This record gives sequence, structure tokens and C-alpha cells, in this order.
Amino acid sequence: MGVVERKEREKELRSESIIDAAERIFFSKGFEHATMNDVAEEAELSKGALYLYFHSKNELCMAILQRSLLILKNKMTILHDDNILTGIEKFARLARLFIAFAKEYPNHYNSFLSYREHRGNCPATGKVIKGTNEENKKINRIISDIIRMGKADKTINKDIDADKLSLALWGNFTGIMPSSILHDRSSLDYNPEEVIKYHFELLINAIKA
Amino acid sequence: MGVVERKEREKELRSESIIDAAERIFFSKGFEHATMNDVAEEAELSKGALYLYFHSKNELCMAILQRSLLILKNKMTILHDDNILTGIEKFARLARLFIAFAKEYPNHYNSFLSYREHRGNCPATGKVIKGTNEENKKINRIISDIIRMGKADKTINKDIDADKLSLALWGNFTGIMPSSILHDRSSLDYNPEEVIKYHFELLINAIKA
DNA sequence: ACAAAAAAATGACCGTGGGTCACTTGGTGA
DNA sequence: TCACCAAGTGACCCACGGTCATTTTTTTGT
Repeated sequence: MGVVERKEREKELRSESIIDAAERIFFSKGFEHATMNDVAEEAELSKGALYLYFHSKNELCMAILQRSLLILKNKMTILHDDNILTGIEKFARLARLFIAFAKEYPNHYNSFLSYREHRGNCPATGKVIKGTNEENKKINRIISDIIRMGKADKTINKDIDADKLSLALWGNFTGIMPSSILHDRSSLDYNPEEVIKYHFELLINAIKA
Repeated sequence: MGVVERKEREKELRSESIIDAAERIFFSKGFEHATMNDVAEEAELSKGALYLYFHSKNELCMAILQRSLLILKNKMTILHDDNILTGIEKFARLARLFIAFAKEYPNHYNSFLSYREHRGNCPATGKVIKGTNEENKKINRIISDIIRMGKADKTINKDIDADKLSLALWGNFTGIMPSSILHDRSSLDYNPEEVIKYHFELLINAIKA
């Protein structure tokens, strides 16, 4: 009988429902002001139970980041697997995709930006940390694949370094918006969306064959 | 008699020496693990006294960020004021300047990346928050000025939008390195330095007249 | 020179919240 | 029916951010 398997499934479900609860609480109160008791109550569990699934508040936060990466990766995979668009067209759509993600999941997008603090407070050997590393790697792989497609179909300059450019773009995505927030709102003439688009335009101009 | 003035100067000095202490403590222990008692001891003051100068631990952290911005701005001002280099040359040197800053002041560079959390927990009306906004604005002003210089001396395409590109670059700087850190070290073939340089090369290629 | 007043600094104290652990609950298999 | 064990509980511990009545130091007025 599949008791062990069922238990494993249930454990996975519990874990997911805790992350659901944590998202609602963290996103509405912010990391510092949210308490583990809040999360426990929202998840209809005791505080102690949370610690059966996650080692710390920080790790729970990283689990949310892992989800964010997963959502984005799934969006990107669809673009990647399209077989009508050319490489450079896909590359151009990455800009739109990033913007759409940030608009559709603003809280998840935010989770990219505060991950460092949390990450530093989690054991590097943990399952969650490894998961985020994995997703991150896959995302960079998708971007660089798209660039390589462009090189293959001659829509992108063959001398472009796909891996390096992929990292640059990804870094840019996780940094460009916060900069504009630090910038005083009232004096910000351009919204992040325009800035990202413009940046991509320039890059496209630089890399097109 | 200048008693009031002297007091003001002394107050400023105390404030600076508290930030000195906070830097040593925060940089060595990390924000979460550092305590206000640690900072007080390092600053040779009581905990209560810290709160005469800063409203909260978060605000103290923002004061460090303000310093980081100031250091970077000073480096950039020198480049900006140079009157031999052409606009595009200055633009190209920005990449080196960013990298040099991140290498010379790695901890200060890090402070850029976790500012969101702290910022959200400070009253927006505070002196420190306003100070960081101010510095940030000046930095963007310097970058866009450099681009404008390039347009004036015809080394940069006149159709480039200086303000937008400035924001894009600044965002990139505050995002590109953390991305590479999230990326699993062992499988990272390029270091952040290479990535920044390459990204700039492409941009230069796109914007040169 | 001295005391009253003001400013600066102190540190005991408070409340909160992350994290723990001895104990309870409830499903499972013999 | 009962022994077992994983799952879950919540009272408890204690570290730490922040406060404030009190003390110490400096300034001001005479």
C-alpha cells in the first residue's frame, strides 16, 4: 500500500499551504513586521509545526523566492519553446515578459530584491537554498538559449557571448526597478517600464546582426 | 560666542562616529545578527544615546547607505569634472569606476542591495531618508551629465535619452552583482567584473555616434 | 565662584517575537 | 486492542529593539 507515498504527498501539500500563508502574511505586513505566529494562524497550524517544515523565518522567505523564480521560469519557458519567433524576436519579448511579471506579481518580484539578507541567514546546505540556486541557473540557461537561437538563425550577431549577456540581463532585471524606487518618486519622469524597454532597445541595437 | 555652532559640530562628529561603529559591527556580523548593544559598545556609548542620534536600527543602516552613496558620488564627480576625456570615454570609464568601487568597498556596495527592507521601516520624512534620496538623485545626474557631454562633443549618438539610460545603468549596477552571487558560485564561469564590462561594451557599441 | 537650568548620556526595564521542547493526538500495523 | 511513531501543540525561554526616569556634564546668569 502506498502509505509512505501518500504521506509524502501530504507533507508536500502542507509545505505548499504554509508557503501560501507566508506569502499572504509577508506580502501584507512586510518581513520584519510579520511574525511566525501570524503565519501559523494563517496556515491554521501551531507555530511549532512551521518549524517541522522550515528551519527558520528566513528559510520560509527563501521558499517564497523559490516560488517567484518558478513562476518567472514558467513564463520564460513558454517563450523559449515557441517555434515561430526568431531569436532576436524572442530576445525582444524578454523585456515585455519581465515587465509583465513585475506587474502581475509585484510582491514576488520584490522578493528577488531582499533575498540576500535572508540567504545569508540560511544554511547553504538547505533544500530551499539549493532549490533557488537551481531555478536561478535554469533561468539563466533559458535566456542564454534564446540568445543562442538568435545566433543560429542569424538574427543575432554571432560574436555575442550568450552566457555573459544572459547574466547581465538577469542582473539588470533584478536591479533596475529598485533603483527607480530609491529615486524620489515625485522627480521620476520615467517609470521602470520605460527604462527597461529603452535599455533593451539599445541592447538589441547593439547585438542585432 | 559660538557655543551653539560648536555643539552642532560635536553632534555631527558623534553622529559620524556612531556610523563608524555601526559599519564595523554591521559589516562584520550582518544586519540581523548585529545588535544595538554591540554598536553602542563599539561607539563607547550607552544604547540609549544611540537613539538620540538615530531613530532606529533601520535608520542607522540607512545612514550607512547614505555614506556609501557619498563615497561613490565623490569618485564619480572626479570623472565627471575631468576635462580631457571625451563623453564616450567617460562613459566607458564608468564601468571601471563601478567595479573599482565594489572591490574597494565591498561592504558598502552590499549596503545598496538590502536598502529596501530598511527603507520601508523608516519614516519617509526622516533626515537620513531624504539624504539618501538626494545622493541618489545626484548620482543619476552625474551619469546623465556624462552622457550629455558625449552628445555635445559628438562622441555619443544625439538621439540617446540621457536620463533614461542613466537610470538603466544605475539600476544595472545595483543589480548585476547580486545576481551573480545568487548564481551558484561553482558553476559561474564569469565573474561580475567581466559581466559588467561586457554589458557596457554592448551599450557603448549601441550608443556611439 | 556658585547655583540653577539645560543638555547629554545612562542603563535598568519592558514587550515582542523567533525558536525550542516536553507533551498530546491520531493514524497505522500487528 | 494496544504499542508505536510521526505529526502537531503551545507554554516557555531569552535575546534584542526600544523607552524613560534618573544621573552626569555643560552652559548660563549673577
